[in-house]
Amino acid sequence: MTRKVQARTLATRDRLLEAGRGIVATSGMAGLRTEEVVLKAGTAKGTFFAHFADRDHFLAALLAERLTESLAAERAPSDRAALSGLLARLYLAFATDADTVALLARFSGPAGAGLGLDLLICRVVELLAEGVAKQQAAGEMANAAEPGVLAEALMALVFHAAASAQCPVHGDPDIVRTRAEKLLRQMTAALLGA
Amino acid sequence: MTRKVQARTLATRDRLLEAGRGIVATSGMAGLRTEEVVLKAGTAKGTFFAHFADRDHFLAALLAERLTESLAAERAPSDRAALSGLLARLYLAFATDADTVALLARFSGPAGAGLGLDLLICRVVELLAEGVAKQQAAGEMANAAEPGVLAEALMALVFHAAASAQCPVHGDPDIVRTRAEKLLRQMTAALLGA
DNA sequence: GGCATAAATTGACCGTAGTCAATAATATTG
DNA sequence: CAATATTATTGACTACGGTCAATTTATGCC
Repeated sequence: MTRKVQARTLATRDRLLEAGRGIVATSGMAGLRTEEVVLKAGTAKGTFFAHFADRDHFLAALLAERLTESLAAERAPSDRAALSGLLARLYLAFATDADTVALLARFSGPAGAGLGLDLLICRVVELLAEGVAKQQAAGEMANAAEPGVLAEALMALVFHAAASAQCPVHGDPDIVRTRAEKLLRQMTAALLGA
Repeated sequence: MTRKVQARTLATRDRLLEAGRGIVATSGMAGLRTEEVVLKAGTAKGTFFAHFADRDHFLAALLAERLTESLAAERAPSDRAALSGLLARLYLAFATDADTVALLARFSGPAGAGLGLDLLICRVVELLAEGVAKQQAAGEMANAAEPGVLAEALMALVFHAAASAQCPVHGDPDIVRTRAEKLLRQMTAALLGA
């Protein structure tokens, strides 16, 4: 017999996430300790792992919250400029740091089911596909491929650009970023036609 | 004063890598314990971390060895079929498991300097660029973008396909793989022209 | 309400990655 | 060949993620 989810369960989960939010805000994702989370949330360590498979799943859930909120206002782009703008904002949201990139790489697909990242990425790909379809219909973009395929390819290029902007050691980070952004623009132009 | 590298240093490093190779062969990357590595190599734990920043850097070095060997025979593809073949082989090499994908995501860029993965990827991108340039010159491919940009975009699509083939939990893995391969073919076709 | 069952929570405990002050081995210099 | 400076190695130690049998709390049913 499966029973209904207890209200206390959701409350506990929320307390954990709330504690996590605060810690990430001050110490960053890398600085988050599960001990600190459960201390702040007022639960035992075991409770944490009863709610989240491991530390990374917890971080992924937090990241999903943040990204979902920051991209909530996005709509399907109806012209080329809007599409470029959306891609640029996605890149900025994904390239915040190496942890974000790693979590996206691991949990943005089916592996992240139940954490929210997968749903977010699905939604974004749909937006992109819708935008591409509109512009193909208006004759403003080549019909070389199906909108869904182009959208997924665009997503892949954004991921790649975000990943290649993470250079933890050497050199001026601004230069690395600028290169990654330029690369993204050129790659998407190659994919969508000049 | 920087002195020359001691022969003993290289020997120790080799012993560690050799031990790692054996362990990965039997237990896989996820099953590798640093304790076991240093036991097999006959060194202390501290030595391991004097040679490799952390466990993941060590695994990345091992992966770089494997991939470099398995892709050593690749040459710049001179026609479309050869290019498709190369992409398919890259996909197969990268999509072996989730650990491989994660390591590539993290260390294939500048972050992996000194481990070999970055050099490998550079070489592969150069091969792709060379192939694209040849075919553009022969009029067999659109001149929409520079070869280097197209090559990097192809690399990104291969990474994405490899990542999306990693579905650790649900469903028939063959179906997931087949979808990823189909996606890769469609995306590259969209990028390079039908 | 009272009993049985399922779900949530607890916290002592464990395994392993990673640290570091001390020591040994090698290189350089005069 | 000392004497000295660098680099490599050591292994006991720490920090932290993750486990699990025991316990508490809620739910469903009569």
